[in-house]
Amino acid sequence: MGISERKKKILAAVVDEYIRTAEPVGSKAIAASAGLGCSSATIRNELAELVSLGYLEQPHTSAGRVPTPMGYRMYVNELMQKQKLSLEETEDINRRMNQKLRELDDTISEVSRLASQLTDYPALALTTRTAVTIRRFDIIYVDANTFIIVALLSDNTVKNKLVHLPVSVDQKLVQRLSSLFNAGFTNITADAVTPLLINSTERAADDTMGVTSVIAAFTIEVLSEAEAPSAYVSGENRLLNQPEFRDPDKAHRLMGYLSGGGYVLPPDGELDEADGIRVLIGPENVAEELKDSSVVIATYDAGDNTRGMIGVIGPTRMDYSTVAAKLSILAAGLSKRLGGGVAPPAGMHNKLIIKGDSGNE
Amino acid sequence: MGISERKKKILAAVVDEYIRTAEPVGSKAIAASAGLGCSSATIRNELAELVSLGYLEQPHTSAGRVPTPMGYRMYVNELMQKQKLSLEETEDINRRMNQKLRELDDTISEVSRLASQLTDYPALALTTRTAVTIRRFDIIYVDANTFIIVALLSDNTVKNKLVHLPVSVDQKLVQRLSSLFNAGFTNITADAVTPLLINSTERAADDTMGVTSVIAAFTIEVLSEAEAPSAYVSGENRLLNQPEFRDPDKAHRLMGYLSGGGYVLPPDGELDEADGIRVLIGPENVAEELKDSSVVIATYDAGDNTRGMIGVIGPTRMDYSTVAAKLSILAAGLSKRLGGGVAPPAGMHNKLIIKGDSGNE
DNA sequence: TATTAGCACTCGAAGAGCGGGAGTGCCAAC
DNA sequence: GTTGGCACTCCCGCTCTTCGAGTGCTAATA
Repeated sequence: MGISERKKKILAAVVDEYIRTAEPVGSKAIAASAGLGCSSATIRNELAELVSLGYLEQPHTSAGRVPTPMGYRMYVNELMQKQKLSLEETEDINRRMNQKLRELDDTISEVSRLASQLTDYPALALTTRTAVTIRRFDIIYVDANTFIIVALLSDNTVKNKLVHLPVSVDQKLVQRLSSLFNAGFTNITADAVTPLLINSTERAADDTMGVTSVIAAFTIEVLSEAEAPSAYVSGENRLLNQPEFRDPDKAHRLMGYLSGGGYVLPPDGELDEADGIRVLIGPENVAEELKDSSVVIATYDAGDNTRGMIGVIGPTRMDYSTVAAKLSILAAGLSKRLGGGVAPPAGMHNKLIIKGDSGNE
Repeated sequence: MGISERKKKILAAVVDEYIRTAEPVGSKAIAASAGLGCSSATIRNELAELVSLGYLEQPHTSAGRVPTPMGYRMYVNELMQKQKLSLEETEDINRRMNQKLRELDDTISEVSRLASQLTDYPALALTTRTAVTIRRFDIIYVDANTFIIVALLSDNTVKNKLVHLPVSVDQKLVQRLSSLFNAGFTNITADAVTPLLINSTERAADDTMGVTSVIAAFTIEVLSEAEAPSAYVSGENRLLNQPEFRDPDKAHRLMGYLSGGGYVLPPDGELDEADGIRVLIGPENVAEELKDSSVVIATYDAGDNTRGMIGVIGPTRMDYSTVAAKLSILAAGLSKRLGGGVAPPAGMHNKLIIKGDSGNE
């Protein structure tokens, strides 16, 4: 367990240096950099012990040392000095986030893009929502063949659909259906929309042209879509910045995995840090494709059954502290914006003004 | 101009072979493959002439020949045998496209993804819309602090926005505003929404709480967003499949360009083919980053001021005929679905049922 | 005159061989 | 426990060589 203070310092120095240079680090380099007053020979002894303890490894005899996943783990858990971003940096991130959020409606995908830009690694963002329901239906009669369905969901997103029918529809029918749907289809989840319910509604509305089923289909679509987790990946190409991905095959495999979608998420275990950051190092990842990469994940709370993650993927030799610090700010920003009471949705297609939201707290 | 029939055959054989293998092709290989009954020596003579004519080049003395951009151009214009996809393939593409379009609302980005899947090259899709207007406003009063704006645009997309105010709003005011906006803000473009217009509307509605400006802001946002061209890139990582992008730097540069967005579009010149396919070979591209890649573009017509492109990017040695054939089907499918009268939008967030649309013509 | 076979030549790719040097492990001295 | 010293190891990068595919040319052939 307890390894000597000096070993820790040396380990930290190795990891820091390796993160910086991506090359095995030798005893002399450490003697020079870390401020512990001892000579390379001493450090060599310590390094040898760190190797036998499993924190470091040598690519081959007479090369420098490289951290093992266990070494990174130790580094992340205990040694890493928490990066305290400067005020300017923090402000810059917040400003850029605000700007993104103002300009665009697709919050989550934009924030994932921002994360990728800030860290220079590929980033991904996920949301999971549960138990979304429709709070209210409105049906706008446009002309005899056309109407618009508008649904306000429980998470304060609005969905709509323009329906164009080959037959004429009576405005009265539309009104009847509107009432019926507001009575029968609100506050229920997708699986509660049964054929039975649809049929009885159709009869009650005296609908002979199948308008009911169109609206019901929309309802199901909206509900199941809203509950489906959504994922965005951005900046896959930044992978190629990293020397460990100079091998095109390796890069290709990982990029394929990333753009493929089906992420194997880690079990929702305990967090590494109080601030909600998780670090998954190399083999700690569940997905085979990530076994020699690392993932840093920040979770945010978008209120109301919605929880999301925003994460960054890189080589095991990644700059954990900076990345963690930046993600932390992003996640906090998202929580603040999305979690506070009226929650605009992740990846939804509409906007929400919360007047007076700007700035305070 | 006119080069002998045999030269053409040989040139075609070189291009075909090079497309297949990505390696300089030698005289012997051609003698074996192409069915012209002459020996490698003869072919060598012809090859030498093709080189001096500028259709081929040699990476170095005593290597096989590789097509020049001019060679590809000749190939695309005259020699390439139009790939006639089998019925199954065509049906497969159509089926997959239908499936995508049924499942998802974001037509264009999905089709771009599909194009990338089908061709195994990165794909991009763009739309340009002009002169979109709002045809009709509806404002749904939800509660004293909340209402939903719904706008039906001239291209039959529907946009909405949930507005949440810190102050109570009178339902009457909302109704007045609804009428005023329908009278004053429909059928105009973004730049016609002047402060003057907004102010006079505000006065006419007797609005003291700034609701008018919220709706006006939404109007401007919707209109300018609808007119802005949108672009989607998918499958950047497929670039790495191509041997010419085994050099990570090269791959990185192009991928950076692709995910960067700002595409330098080719002048809207004449098309190579009657079926609306354009091929831009290597240096024919305007963008510096594309100078040694090729782009195949199909245009589709989404009716009503909307025109789009769907394209594929690959090495100059790309499989022009297959790609062109596949894009052609996709573009035709898009035109059919989007162009026919009531046009569901590109990249918009709502859906359109056109009953009875299935299949015919 | 066009085609073909033959042959010497060219040039890159792949492999072998060879320092150089960074880094180690160990030992003896402090 | 620390340090300097030193022999040793092994990768990296270099050159050198070989190998072979493919050429260009020439002379013979239809």
